[in-house]
Amino acid sequence: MKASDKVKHRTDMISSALRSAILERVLMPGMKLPEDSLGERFGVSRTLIRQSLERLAAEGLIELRRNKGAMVAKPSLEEARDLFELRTQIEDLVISRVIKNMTPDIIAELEGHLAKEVEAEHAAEPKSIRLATEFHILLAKLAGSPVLLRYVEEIGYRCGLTLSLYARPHSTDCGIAEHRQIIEALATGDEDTARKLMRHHLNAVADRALFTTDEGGPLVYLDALEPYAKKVRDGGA
Amino acid sequence: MKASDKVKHRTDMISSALRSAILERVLMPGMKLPEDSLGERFGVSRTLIRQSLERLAAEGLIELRRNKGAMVAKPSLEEARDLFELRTQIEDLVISRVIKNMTPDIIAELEGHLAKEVEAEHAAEPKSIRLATEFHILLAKLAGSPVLLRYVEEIGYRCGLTLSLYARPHSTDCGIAEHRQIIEALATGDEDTARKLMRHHLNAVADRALFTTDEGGPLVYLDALEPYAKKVRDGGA
DNA sequence: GTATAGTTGATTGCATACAATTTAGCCACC
DNA sequence: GGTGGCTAAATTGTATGCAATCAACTATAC
Repeated sequence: MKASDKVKHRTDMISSALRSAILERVLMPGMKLPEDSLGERFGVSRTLIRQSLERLAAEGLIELRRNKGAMVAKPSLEEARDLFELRTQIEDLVISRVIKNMTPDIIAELEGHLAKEVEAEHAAEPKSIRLATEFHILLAKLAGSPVLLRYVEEIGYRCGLTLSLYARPHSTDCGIAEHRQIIEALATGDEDTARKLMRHHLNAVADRALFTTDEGGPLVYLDALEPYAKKVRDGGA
Repeated sequence: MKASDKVKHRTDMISSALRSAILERVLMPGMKLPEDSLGERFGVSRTLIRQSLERLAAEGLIELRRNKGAMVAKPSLEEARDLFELRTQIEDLVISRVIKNMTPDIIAELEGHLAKEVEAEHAAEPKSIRLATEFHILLAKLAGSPVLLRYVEEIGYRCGLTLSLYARPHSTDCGIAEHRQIIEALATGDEDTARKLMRHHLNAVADRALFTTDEGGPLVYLDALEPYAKKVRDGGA
């Protein structure tokens, strides 16, 4: 059967768990990620941990230094700016394509997501951050290009990481209104406005961030990983 | 010392060798890549081959099917179009940034590369293909953003792969004139023209391709890899 | 003659063992 | 007191071995 091709490997699960932990600020930039400890924590051998780390390194979420192990990436301010600039350029294309594919279902789906964002507006921070990122990923999905989705996801995650480095807490809330505006422009088929709004939104997100750098030490504190590891050990996604 | 961080692993060398082989059409789309044979050929164990294959899979140059091994990716026509569309969008940003950084040295470097392209115009095909791709990569380097470079490289390579699937031989030559025009526009600082030319150039490349699909069988013929493997075994880059 | 089940061979998935390298602690020496 | 090397512990780099899975083939039944 062909569905078996879609069975997730344990490596996928571990990568996802680590990625989530990074994006939800459980693993902060600079933290060391020793293969042994992670393997123990996830209940697998170093082989699979290594694969996961290499994958995340390819995505730019962690840094891999020869013979010195992995740590959560600490992108520079300049890199952060470059990421947002590139993201803006790419999401421009997302907007164009979503407008081309437009159907009522698409607006419904976007509004459904927005509702979730509103609901979580005053909830725990990690959740609202995740939802805000997922709005952009949903848009990319609706653009109907797997290639585009792949890069929007990756760059979106990297931007999320930079925010955990440079943004101060609670700088994400105001994004919801901007998301709503974008949906409205898309609904009326006004491509030009939608693009301008998206550019403005991304610039605003970047501007709200990019302040002080905390310079937290590179300590290893993997205990917070436990809930993520448990899911993998139990075979969940 | 810090330079030791830049020492290339054997995995890097193997990945590069395989990547070159794919881009130079030595490994054609659909070819199977068994870990054992590759390991033997490169003189390393399956461990390193596996790492390399996973890396190339992350770059979209090969496909990895669960329990069924790796094969050189065979992107669909639609995926090919999406790749070129995305590439066009991203290289737009490259042009902007190169113009912002403009110095006489930059023009000189570009013209130096163009000279190489002219020289190789009637040389063996793999070389001219490689040089054409490297022109875009050089531009991305001159844009001064490592992030941008990383994605231009990756997507450029993927586009190169699609060309080996869909383009007929000798469809690359005419690109040199277009490269020259782009350089001229950059030299005069005319951003708008440069962008238009780049868009036109990429569309032309995509259009020249995207014809018949040969449907070559998924045979394994790794003998052609020998020259690439030798370099790795001898420790070269 | 076709179809299904069983079996064998090849290939990948994962863990473990060992080698190479880095890091940290310690003592000698300036 | 601080600096330089030396040894030991920790950590990564790589190879190998075994288990699991898949593909091809044969044999047997209908």
